[in-house]
Amino acid sequence: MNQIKDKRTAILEAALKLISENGFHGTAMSKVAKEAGVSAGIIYHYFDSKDDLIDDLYRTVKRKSADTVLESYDQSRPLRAQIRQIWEDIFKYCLRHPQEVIFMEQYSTSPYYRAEVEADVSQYFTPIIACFERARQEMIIKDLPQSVIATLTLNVASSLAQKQAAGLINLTDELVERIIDALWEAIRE
Amino acid sequence: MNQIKDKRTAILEAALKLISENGFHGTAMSKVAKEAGVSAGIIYHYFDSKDDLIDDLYRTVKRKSADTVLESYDQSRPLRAQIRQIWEDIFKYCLRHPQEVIFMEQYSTSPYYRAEVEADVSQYFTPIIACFERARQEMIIKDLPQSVIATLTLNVASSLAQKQAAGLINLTDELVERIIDALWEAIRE
Amino acid sequence: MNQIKDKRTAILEAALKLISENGFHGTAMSKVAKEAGVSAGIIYHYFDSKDDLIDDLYRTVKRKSADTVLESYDQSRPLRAQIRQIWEDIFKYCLRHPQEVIFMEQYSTSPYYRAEVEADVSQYFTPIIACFERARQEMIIKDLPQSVIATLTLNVASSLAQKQAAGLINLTDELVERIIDALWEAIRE
Amino acid sequence: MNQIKDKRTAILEAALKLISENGFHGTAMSKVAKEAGVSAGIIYHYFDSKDDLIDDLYRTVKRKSADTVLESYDQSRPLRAQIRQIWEDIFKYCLRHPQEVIFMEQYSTSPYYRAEVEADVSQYFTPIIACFERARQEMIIKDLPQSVIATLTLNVASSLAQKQAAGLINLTDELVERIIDALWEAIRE
DNA sequence: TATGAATGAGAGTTCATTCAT
DNA sequence: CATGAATGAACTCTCATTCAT
Repeated sequence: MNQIKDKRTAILEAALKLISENGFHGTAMSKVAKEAGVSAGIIYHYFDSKDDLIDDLYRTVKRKSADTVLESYDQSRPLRAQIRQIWEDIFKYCLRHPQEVIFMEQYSTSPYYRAEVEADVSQYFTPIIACFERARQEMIIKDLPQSVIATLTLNVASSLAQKQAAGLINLTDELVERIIDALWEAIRE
Repeated sequence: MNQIKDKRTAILEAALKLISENGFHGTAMSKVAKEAGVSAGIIYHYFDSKDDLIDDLYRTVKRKSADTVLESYDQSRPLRAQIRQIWEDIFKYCLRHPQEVIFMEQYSTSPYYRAEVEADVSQYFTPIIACFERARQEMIIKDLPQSVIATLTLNVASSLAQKQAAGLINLTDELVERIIDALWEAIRE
Repeated sequence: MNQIKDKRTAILEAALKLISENGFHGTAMSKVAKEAGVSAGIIYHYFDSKDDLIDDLYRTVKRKSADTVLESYDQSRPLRAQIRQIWEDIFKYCLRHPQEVIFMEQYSTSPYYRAEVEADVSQYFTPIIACFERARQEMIIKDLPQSVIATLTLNVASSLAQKQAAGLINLTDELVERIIDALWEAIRE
Repeated sequence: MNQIKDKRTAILEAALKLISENGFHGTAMSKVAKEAGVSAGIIYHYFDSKDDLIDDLYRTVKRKSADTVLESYDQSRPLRAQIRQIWEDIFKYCLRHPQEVIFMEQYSTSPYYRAEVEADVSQYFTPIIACFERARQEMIIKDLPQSVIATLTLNVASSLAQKQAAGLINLTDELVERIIDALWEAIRE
């Protein structure tokens, strides 16, 4: 039972590594199998197709990223502190998981990305969305659509993390703090 | 001579349309040829390879987007007005050119994207970069790296335009103004 | 012991059903296992290979069909009556066992079919062959090779049963009688 | 233009040869290509898929067989002579084209065979069907369904030709004549 | 006996690219 | 310049068969 999970996980991890390096097209199933140390055929025991594997990987990565970010989420603190904490954790996650960031960006700008998948995945982030929603209702932050807030949160962080991975920027802790300050100014009422 | 340009342009336009709809992998050269109304072979008269075509398309789209944005750029106005104008024009361009936005996002998150290409392409945006640089020096805006400014400018606009294209948000002129206000609060000193 | 026979039989029955519906190529061993309610591996305990299973199925079906036809065979009746009886029973069998007919037709027109198999299988029909042989010697029927008689007997019946299964003809008892009359006219001296 | 036809024809002929020898499953597209002296990919320029190739081959073989049989068909002769002539030509065709016979038998007992295909193909034999129909109306032959007549005509001939190809019988001209005599006795009024 | 995860060879098919015309 | 038939390597996926449990 544990071994099953391990093999499935090994396949997902191999796919993540190779896709983040070589893209969807550049990642042949046979290479995923080789990287995962399994036979080519067994992948189809766990996944229906390459597309299914990629969709599953996206959901898995998204869930794990949400779990990681939410780990230190403390609803008892003041809202502003909550928001800062979320941002810090998102930045931390993105900077520590460049492969995941690259993969998620590739996925969400590709034809794989569909409303159906997004609907499922956004549920993982419900507490975060709720936090910003409360802040909006309490008029701590501006009355902007969730999508805008999300863009200023996830997209900005992952875009910057991507640039960091590409060596175009050096995101020190201090710089991240200043970026978070700037984002706060953007959304504060 | 004009016909040459036309045929070359037709190929690029066909590639843009198909890639924005079906991705790189889902866009076969034969389909590009068919969409462009030319033979499959002739593409290789104008481009060395599929990769070369895609690289060329990226540079072309980037240049045209820069040209469009810079069209109404007026260096004689106050810096803050210049920045607002740039943002408005970028949003306008992104919202009016969803295919281009989708393609650029796909490209810049794919293995096609290389530092070398980015270096070339960033030159098209020299006046914009210079504008923000002046604002920084005059301490009108915060002392943040260009990459951060660029993220809050191009990435935010194209991410939002993508969401608009996907029907996830309705970016009215008024909302765009409020987003620009927020962005200004983010970077102002 | 009984269970063994049951499992082996279940496999053969599953194979018969699936092959008659989907052909040899369309019938994966894993599907046979599923249909039979056994594991994929156990099939190889009873049969050496897929080919061996199919060969065995052919022999089994052939033997059972011969047994069924010969059940009511009465050597004490006049030869002409014996022949009519045989034909009636063959038609009856074919019309009642469309899966078997379809499978046998597929098998005997495929590369599986070899002289070696046919030699074994034809033994099941020895009494029938002997009956026609006696009729030939007694000059009740024409002096035609056994193969021709067999064609006018088995092939005609199974071809017509196949057409019945495909809905191309409606073989009522009365029509079968008239066909048997016609066949009798064909071979009578 | 001629070359196109030649290459397409070469593929069909290679498929016919290999399928008649090794069956559908035993005939890989790559082997068809090799046998035809073309590349593997070009087959898909002429045919949508392996199934499409096989369907096309069936229709082609059926049409050519009908054309060959109908070549010497003379509607001005007496009906009985017409029928004998048809039978003789069918036997002649089957005995001279064992590959075609084996292929057609395989096809018509396989899941490839569908009512839709049969409907198309039966049109090639319209004159023959009409001939038997006239004979039936003029009460020269028994009042049996077309399917029965067809079975006694095509199926008997191809079954016997298959046995000849397998070396199970030696169909001399004289024997064929006697079989035709027998068939005539079967259907004559 | 029995399971079913695992293997890996090989299938059908696609498509970037070439080249005779 | 232009065509599109042709190539063949590489891909995704299947499945007969094996074997640790």
